[in-house]
Amino acid sequence: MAMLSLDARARVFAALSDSTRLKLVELLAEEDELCGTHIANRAGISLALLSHHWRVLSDAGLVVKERRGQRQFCRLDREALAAAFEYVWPQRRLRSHLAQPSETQLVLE
Amino acid sequence: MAMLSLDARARVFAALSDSTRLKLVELLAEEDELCGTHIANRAGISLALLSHHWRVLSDAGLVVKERRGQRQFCRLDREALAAAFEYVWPQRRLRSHLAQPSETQLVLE
DNA sequence: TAAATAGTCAAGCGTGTGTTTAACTAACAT
DNA sequence: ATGTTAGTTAAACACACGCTTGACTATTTA
Repeated sequence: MAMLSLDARARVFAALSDSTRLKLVELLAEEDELCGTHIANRAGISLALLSHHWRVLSDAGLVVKERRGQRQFCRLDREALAAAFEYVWPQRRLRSHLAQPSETQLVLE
Repeated sequence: MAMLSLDARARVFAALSDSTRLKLVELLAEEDELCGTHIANRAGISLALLSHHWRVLSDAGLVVKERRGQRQFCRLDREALAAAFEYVWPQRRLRSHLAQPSETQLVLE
């Protein structure tokens, strides 16, 4: 798991703090990969606004973009999410010693 | 698990988006319960500033405060955190069907 | 009652952010 | 070359935010 500074963790949450961006992230969380125009249509926003928010998400390390032809495809970086969540969700660490060595298991509630 | 609107989820992440508040939350995540003066000392901020941030965290539903004598004790609401994380961390749902019925298990990576 | 501890509240300052509009670039098709 | 699709960028505006200061309230102690 990547180690993030306090500011970097705050930047991840800041990227999720706007309802428009949060919608984008939740779309990506469901769809695994989407191109820009497709995302903008589903979120109901202009391409200009998408581009702006894409940059914020990208600067936070939450998404990666890849150009293929004239389209750009975007996917969520779930590792970056997990790295930020780690610090504020300590159940994970508290109970992780119960897990088997081959894979990390979490027990929630 | 409580159901949160998109705006309510964004408000939770907005509460975590400032490095000062994130520090407060991370202190509470480790210590389980702390009084205001104690938190302010550990975070290195004034009581006035703590009070301001406390309100933001409280409005987001992330913390609960309880007055005991002249002190006010604060604890993190881990359910509220989990409710917001749920939507952007779909591995949880995707793989939860692998878990045994008695407890929910998460497999990460 | 007076004083100390524990916190709240409102005003003010500077800075940052979300959104729109309009002009610009990149890749492909005809 | 021309046009079309796909996205970027900069300017401008309104609003929100983090922080400080200073005055205020509430609870306990002397």
